[in-house]
Amino acid sequence: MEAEPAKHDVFQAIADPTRRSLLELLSERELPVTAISSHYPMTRTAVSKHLRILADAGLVKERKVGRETRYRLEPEPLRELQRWLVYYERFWENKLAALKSFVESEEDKL
Amino acid sequence: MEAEPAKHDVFQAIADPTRRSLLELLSERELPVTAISSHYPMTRTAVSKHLRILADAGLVKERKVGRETRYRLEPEPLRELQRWLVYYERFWENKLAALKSFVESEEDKL
DNA sequence: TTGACGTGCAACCATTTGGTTGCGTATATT
DNA sequence: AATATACGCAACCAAATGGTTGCACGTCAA
Repeated sequence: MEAEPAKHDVFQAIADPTRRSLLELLSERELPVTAISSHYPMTRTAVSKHLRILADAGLVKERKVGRETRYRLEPEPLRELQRWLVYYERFWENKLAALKSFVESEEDKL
Repeated sequence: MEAEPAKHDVFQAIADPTRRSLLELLSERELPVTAISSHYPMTRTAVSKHLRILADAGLVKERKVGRETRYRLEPEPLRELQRWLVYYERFWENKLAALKSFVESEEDKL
């Protein structure tokens, strides 16, 4: 139960360059919407929509503090992307890549 | 010189579930368009368009054989995705992840 | 050489996407 | 209490996306 609706998936969320940039920005520090949008050549509303899409995909979390809404990175869903990629690593495989796959399978056990 | 136009980037190319499925299918064997499209509930033309987008992103290569056009996976551009992901691995970092990053940096030297 | 097969292309269509403006409302500040 | 700040929401818009049908054209088979 408690299944995430996940209206937007990770693949679609990171397809847009602005949203990838937002993830990078928010990985450094938690920020409120206006501060975030000051970095972009578009309106606050547009940035806010991108943030909502990222939130739908679980890639950012919002927190209300007084009149501001602060966003921070939530990297966990990117693991799905990583798992997806592992399948294709075999196609440029070599000994180091094999070690990497081993590391990943070990990570899953933690 | 000879810079790839790259009208579609990898992030956008893999955003669509049908295209991710196509990559998986073509990773097993090279296939002509009609054979490919028989796996999908859409027209050959629609599949063909998806293949073109994948080709623009460099993720598949086409080869004309008689009257058919055969497609095969070209995994190399996925490395860009992998490099992008490495940055975020620090956020679920542990010793094994650190080893993995090391492995990746060694891979780049090959 | 006649026809069937495999494909690409152009035209078209509905929906989604990425953006805008304007307004309402809750929270701070003076 | 009045004003300024931070934000969300609804309405709207142009362009991109994902799909369709119909047709033209090169290639293979009878």
